Amino acid sequence: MRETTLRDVADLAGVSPRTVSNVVNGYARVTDATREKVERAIAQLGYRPNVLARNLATGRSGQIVVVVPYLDTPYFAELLQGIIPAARKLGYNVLVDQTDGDREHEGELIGRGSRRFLFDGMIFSPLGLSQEDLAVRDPDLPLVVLGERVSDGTFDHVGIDDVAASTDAVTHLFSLGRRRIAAIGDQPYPTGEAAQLRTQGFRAAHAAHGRPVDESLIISTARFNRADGATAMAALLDHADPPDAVFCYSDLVASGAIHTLHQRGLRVPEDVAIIGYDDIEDGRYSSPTISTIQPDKKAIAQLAVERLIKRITSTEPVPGVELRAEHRLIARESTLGIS
Amino acid sequence: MRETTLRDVADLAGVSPRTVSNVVNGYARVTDATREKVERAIAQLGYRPNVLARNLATGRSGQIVVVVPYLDTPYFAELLQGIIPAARKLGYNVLVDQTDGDREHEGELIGRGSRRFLFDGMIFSPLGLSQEDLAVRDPDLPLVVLGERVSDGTFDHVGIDDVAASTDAVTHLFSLGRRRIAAIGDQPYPTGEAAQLRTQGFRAAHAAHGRPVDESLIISTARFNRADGATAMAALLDHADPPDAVFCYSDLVASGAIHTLHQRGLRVPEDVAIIGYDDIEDGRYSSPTISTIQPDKKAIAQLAVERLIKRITSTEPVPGVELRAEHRLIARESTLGIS
DNA sequence: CTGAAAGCGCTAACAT
DNA sequence: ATGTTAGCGCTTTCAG
Repeated sequence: MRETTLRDVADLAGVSPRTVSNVVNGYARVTDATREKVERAIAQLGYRPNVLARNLATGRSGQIVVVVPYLDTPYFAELLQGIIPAARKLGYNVLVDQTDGDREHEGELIGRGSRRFLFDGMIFSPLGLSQEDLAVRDPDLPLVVLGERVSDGTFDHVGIDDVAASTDAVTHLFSLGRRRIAAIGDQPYPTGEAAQLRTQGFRAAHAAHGRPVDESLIISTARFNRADGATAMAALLDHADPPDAVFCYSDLVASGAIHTLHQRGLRVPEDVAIIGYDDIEDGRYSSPTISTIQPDKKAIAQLAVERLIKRITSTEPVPGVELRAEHRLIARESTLGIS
Repeated sequence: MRETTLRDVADLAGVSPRTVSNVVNGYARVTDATREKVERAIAQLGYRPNVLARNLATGRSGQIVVVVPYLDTPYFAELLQGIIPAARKLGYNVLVDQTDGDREHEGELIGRGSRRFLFDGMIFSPLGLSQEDLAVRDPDLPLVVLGERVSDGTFDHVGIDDVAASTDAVTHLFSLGRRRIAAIGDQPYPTGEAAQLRTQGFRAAHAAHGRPVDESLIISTARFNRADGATAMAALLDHADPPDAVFCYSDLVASGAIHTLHQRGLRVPEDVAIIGYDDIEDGRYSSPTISTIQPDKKAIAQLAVERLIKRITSTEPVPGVELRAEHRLIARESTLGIS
């Protein structure tokens, strides 16, 4: 049994497809009498428009896609809580796609792929793709990039000032009297730009305090997960001269690091102070609660959505801009102790 | 400047659209010579198929949607880590939609909405929709429901045995010598079926141990979040005769409860033992690590995807089945203490 | 205010 | 193996 189409409705109502379309979309004025006739037919037939056909005809879908490396990273999950309502309010539905940070998959998505037509625009958080890879993107796809890449002028970029934020974090540790500060999360390779900016801030804070950086206290990790933090912390504790504080490049890393410290019977912050990054909910409830850098997620979400939709709706080419959201340091028990 | 179409390619290559389509889709055999000609034309024109047009013509999209109430619930995020690869392996792309547990939004999605055509099928985790509401669903939409609803025979349902799992959790607390056991997370209203099954298990365990249930130790919460757990635990501690153990209906609730206990200077599990539900990663790293019920998420994901795709591809109507994944009790520090 | 008809870009039945 | 062509279901220009 075939789906009922707009034409079926038109036939039953005794009007033309044009009129039915008008009624369905609230276009043009339609006589109340006609409208009612049509609506009755729609109800009777259980008609629903085929959104695919509509999209094909109009060339727009009303959907935007948010592409993230991992959906189980709380930072993204929390960011989406801002993005989704912001987009809905502006009449767009949000769908989410996970890439696993896979370079190829990411490339397909921003490239001139055929899925292009499914979405009016994309908010993209790259992981596997280097800055250069971004260049091969589809120039027709309205795009906003999240994170640490710099716009090439054809898309917008929104993030926070990672270097400054990282400097703040490490400065906080210095101000607490810590002197041997480690860093967990560096990624010294092309796609590790986010991590490298944080390392840069780590160094800047040392410089500002006239302290040399002990390179052996900078631990690289493949990702920013709990497991990475746990492993790296273990390595630091096996160091001949272990740190008295650690700057972790995410709250998940911090959570893993704290886990290892507890396993080894060490206290946080008495033995080792820990500060994270992202301000995920987890850190507000864990024991100890985790000091962190709090990016203004709502602002990031709002900016990203606004820019994207401006890009979608504008007929002129929109120049790409760099948008910077605020951040602040939130000091909690993992550095201050229990008050 | 118009997008280049299949017809443009055909013209340039001097073949018919049919042949280009064949080449693009790897259909029928095409002479190597022709194929090459076509491919050259495609490259030269930068052609990409319009997936919308294709979907409209074929009536399928190759996409399935996973609908969850909240993306920032780790349980769903972790479940998706199983669903996405399973679906990709079978040739389907996965998109995720968040409903905020909103009844209306959920209803639209499973109802005969126009978005129906965007997806070949849906894996749906309802929250705002009651068992009855499910009945108004679009009968043509291949559907697999996750969680605690029971299939009406027109869709599949996959979950674990919540009553048994909850009984196990509470029995574990009894076996540790705890006598005053509380429960956090009941939801005594139509959409709280999941919660009610857990409460049922809570009661069953009491019955099995010949212990009466103290109704004042069953705390209802609106959701299963950390904040809910924290608030409920505070209420329990203000009880004239506080519990010595708590069964929390999610690990997030457990995390919140532990937070409150620590704030009040109480020890877990010495003063109060805590067990959660879901086995999210958080609980494996927190202090103390959280005892929990571990649903076999990989199995749930795999079953859901398999059934859905069977439903999508089958021409005959597929009878709805109830699928049950395994669960097991994982005892960690929050009940056993530090060993 | 409504009708007729030409696409949107692709697939696939039918023909050769 | 490839060409022809009629749709898929909707929107929208152009008439009336």
